[in-house]
Amino acid sequence: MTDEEPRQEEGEGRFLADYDPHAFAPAAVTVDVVALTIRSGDPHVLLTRRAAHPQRGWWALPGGFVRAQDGPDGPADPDLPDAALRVLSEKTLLPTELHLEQLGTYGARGRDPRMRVFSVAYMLLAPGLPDPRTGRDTEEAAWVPWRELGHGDGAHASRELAFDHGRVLTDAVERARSKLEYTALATAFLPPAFTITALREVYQAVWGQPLHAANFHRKILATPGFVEDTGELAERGGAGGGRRARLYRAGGAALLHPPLLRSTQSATRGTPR
Amino acid sequence: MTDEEPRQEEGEGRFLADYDPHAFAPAAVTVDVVALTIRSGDPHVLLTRRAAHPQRGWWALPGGFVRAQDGPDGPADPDLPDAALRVLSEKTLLPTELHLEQLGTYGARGRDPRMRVFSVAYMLLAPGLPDPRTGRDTEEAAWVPWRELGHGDGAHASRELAFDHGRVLTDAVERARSKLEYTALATAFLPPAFTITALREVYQAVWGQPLHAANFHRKILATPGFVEDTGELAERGGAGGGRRARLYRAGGAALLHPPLLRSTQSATRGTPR
DNA sequence: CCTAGTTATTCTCAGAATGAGTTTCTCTCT
DNA sequence: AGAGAGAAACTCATTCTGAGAATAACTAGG
Repeated sequence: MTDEEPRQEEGEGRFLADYDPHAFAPAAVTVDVVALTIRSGDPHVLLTRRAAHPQRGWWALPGGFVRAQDGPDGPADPDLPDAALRVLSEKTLLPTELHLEQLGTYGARGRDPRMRVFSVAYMLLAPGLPDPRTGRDTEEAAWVPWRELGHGDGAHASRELAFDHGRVLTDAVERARSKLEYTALATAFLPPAFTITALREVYQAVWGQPLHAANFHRKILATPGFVEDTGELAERGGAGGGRRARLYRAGGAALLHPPLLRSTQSATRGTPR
Repeated sequence: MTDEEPRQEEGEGRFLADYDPHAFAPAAVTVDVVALTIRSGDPHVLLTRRAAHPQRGWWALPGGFVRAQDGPDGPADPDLPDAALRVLSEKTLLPTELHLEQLGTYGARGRDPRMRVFSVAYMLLAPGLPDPRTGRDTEEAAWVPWRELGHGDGAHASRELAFDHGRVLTDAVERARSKLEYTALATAFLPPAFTITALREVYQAVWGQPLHAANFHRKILATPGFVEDTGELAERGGAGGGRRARLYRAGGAALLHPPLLRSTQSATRGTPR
């Protein structure tokens, strides 16, 4: 139920005047954000240690209550993405370029002992985010590599998350992996200008598998709208020399046709490595 | 914020006892369902005419408030999918086989004039659903073909929906179209046993474009885990005779490797026919 | 029974895309 | 200048596609 273009109809005005919102049973809406970035070749996720009850002391995704109305804590969040960014901005500096996408909403009864809570999960991708603001409200925050959370390839999490955040993270990882195949999402992990090699490293980091450099290069350039040549060259050709790479920017296409599939091997993915 | 396995920690018990859920500003959570089925070769969506304010008299997606707690209206919905099915079961008979999937949550301020409303949208796919229960509470309900709502191919909606339901429907259609490429979702529109031709007709109906029958056949059988041969044959070969088609059932695979892409034409989709 | 019409399934074949290597270009460093 | 490194281009056998033709299995009507 929504209202993009409120229309008055006879009777609707009086109906609204009589309406008591408090007649409803209390329910709260929260946002939780899976913020992903790639640091030195490995995907990392932002986690915070909970300072408040419940589940105090546990590591969790950054999150918080959506401000439904203006109140003592501050003005209402105009929309859900605003709430996600607000919550996240308390933990880390937000970049100018970012990709924010809704993952899903979780609302099983009993998820939170206080009251019925509906939690909207978001995934944020951004290039090279800095270290989190820590120490604030004694809440610790840190970038944690996927592999430490059981998303490297093996399936064992060495660190358990609070609430059902482990599940949310798993969904986010799978979403990111599969969206890399069919969309130009990978560029969200990179600065405005990047090399094909940098783009390949994003794919390798997220998919956790090596890619054939030459074929990747060919495929990227053959996919219309994925990248555009800037005409510039990268500053240096790496540590030990080497040809300077051409710089590209993200093309207009959001969807890749044809897609960039993970090797057919991964379909038969039983024991990778 | 969620709680899959509630853990008591010192201090947490007293904290919960002191907690007043009503201290929060009121917000409501609703579910809206995009129920899709294919009737005589065309995709249809279930719509209802709103009997209550706001937007009384407009056509809208079936939806309603999630029951957060047990109350006079009935017991609480254990989870969001339960709420979606409950809301839908008031409009139509639910089949035993169905696919229910969350689309997303919409929560912009001002969507509903009564209060802050967060609406979780679901998409339901099912084979040959019957005519809706109509007349109940004077609420009208009907299966409406996509094309009448501007999703045939042209971009003009001949019927405007209430709230932002037009947007939700657009998202659902796009989701269904693209999931047909990468997943075995198409079988959700079909009964347990079906022919390759029936499967192709689902693709054609949803994508709105004809497919080469022979190549489709080859591709389906070459995609591991998509369909399994039942060994049976279809009853009759159609009206004017013809070879009896082999019957298949859905295979175990959820994801298709390799995917079944819409023709490369559709990438350059400017004026499809 | 025989034949035309219909639908399902299989074949053929040329063009495009893919996986694995190899080669050529440009840099840096010594 | 020469070696080493990294980017980009080229080669080639294999596989995948799009289009169309051929074959199989039925129905309905003489």
